[in-house]
Amino acid sequence: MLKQETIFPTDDTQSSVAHAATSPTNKVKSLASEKSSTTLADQILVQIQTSIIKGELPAGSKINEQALAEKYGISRGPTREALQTLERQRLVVRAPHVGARVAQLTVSELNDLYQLRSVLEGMACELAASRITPEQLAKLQDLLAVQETALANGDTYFQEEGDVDFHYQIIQASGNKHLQETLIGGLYHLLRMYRYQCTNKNRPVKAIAEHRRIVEAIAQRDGELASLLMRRHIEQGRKNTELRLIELQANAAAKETLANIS
Amino acid sequence: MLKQETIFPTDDTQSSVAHAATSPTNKVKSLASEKSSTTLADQILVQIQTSIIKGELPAGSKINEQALAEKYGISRGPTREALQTLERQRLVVRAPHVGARVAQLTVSELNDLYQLRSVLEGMACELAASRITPEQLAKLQDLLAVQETALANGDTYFQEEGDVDFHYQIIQASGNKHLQETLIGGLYHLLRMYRYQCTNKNRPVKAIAEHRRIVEAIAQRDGELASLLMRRHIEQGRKNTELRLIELQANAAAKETLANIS
DNA sequence: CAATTGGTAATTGTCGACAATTTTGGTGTT
DNA sequence: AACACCAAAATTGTCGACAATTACCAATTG
Repeated sequence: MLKQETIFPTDDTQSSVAHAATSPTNKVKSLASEKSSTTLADQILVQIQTSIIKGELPAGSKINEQALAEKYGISRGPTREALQTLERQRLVVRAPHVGARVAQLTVSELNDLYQLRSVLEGMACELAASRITPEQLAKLQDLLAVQETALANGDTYFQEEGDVDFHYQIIQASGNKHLQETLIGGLYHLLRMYRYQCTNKNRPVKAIAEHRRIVEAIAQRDGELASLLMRRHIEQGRKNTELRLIELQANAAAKETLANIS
Repeated sequence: MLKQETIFPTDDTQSSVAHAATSPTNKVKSLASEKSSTTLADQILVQIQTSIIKGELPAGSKINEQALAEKYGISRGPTREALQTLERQRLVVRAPHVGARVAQLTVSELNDLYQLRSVLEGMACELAASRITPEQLAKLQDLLAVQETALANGDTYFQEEGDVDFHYQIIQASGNKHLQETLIGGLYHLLRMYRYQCTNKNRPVKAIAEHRRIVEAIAQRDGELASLLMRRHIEQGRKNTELRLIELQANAAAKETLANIS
């Protein structure tokens, strides 16, 4: 049976990411938009997404259409469509007559991805600094405040989603539709996958301080500074993720050779 | 000058220079594979692509799945998949339970698109300047030479495809997989649509001179300069296309009101 | 023993039919 | 004439079955 399991309590990002922005103006979507039954493909898309991001479907593993369809109690049609959407989101790689695999996490791809992201979010900051509306800015500052108090209380639960939201809102504030689509529809899911599986728990402390400086720069309409700070911020994240990924893969390799010996 | 022998495909770094002779059906291929399309969806994808780019399917018009399927003598399954791929390429916009429309060309979207493209291709230039291989550089210079002689002979026929190839090769030389996928798999088709329908015939003369300077900068490993020149080059193209688009839409609006009167 | 070959099983691609939803067109009311 | 409402038609979403292609594995051969 198909159940609507909400992993995160208030997940605006998930739903808004799934079908991008039909809103005429670039206004951030309100929470709790319960357009529950749109299409089967969209529904299971979100579930497969989280399965991949969390590693329940391991990176590099093969995906069987029939098995997936049966798991969610639907037919292969919607499943195939979801897989194609996942391909657009870089979470899945498909080959004709061969099938789909979960994207493989490699160091070189990680660097490519972050390099691209850095440039794009730098651009987003520059645009946001000149175009952000008072409402958007207020919302951004609100989010920052919430995160800071949460951090002060030692509550790290919302950190991951919170960070996504932060970047998400700035991207929205950029007002460039194609930039938004490229980042949110294309790159962001893979990014979340890397970060989920290579997360570093004590990074948020510094990250939020960096967030604050970025917001301040945007509030002062200093796009150049905001862009610089953002690129630096992302570079920090890259380094962090890269280290964790390397050690992750070292572990996997060790386990591999161990298995070969026995 | 370093001359390179063959224009024909020797490795998988694309090669659609020479055979753009007669009005071709398959032009831009998917990124990594160059083998014949083994799936129906892939085959009609290319055909629908060119139909859209050429305006045979008018911008903004509704697309009927059944009609499309019948037109190509296949069923709706592969048709739907092709449409989804076209959505990824920004040539089509789909809404659940409503259907697909050909992307609408608007001035603001054009500017968004070119702004994004400018940043991305600037990045490609910077990377290419430091990573391009001697073979790739030779190939690029060859292409430039071919275009220059063609231009000298007053042969403007290859210009459009030639320009695409030029940018394509630089993007390839960047070596960043995600950048390549974003530009070629995501943005470039829509770009071609704009340019096809808003083309300006005497632009190529200057464009090729700009190409030359960009190649020289890359050859000298001056990424910063190459990036600057590329961004300027693209800005020129944007202005040009914007003007043509505005006048195109003015015509359309005039025709509209005329129809309303009668 | 490695590599190849052949056949079989598993998986993906395609189709036609049916169900769910939206769009259309007409009817009546204000 | 404008608006709301309802039934019919058209269109999209979903399903199960079949065809085409690839993956697997055993037997064979050098």
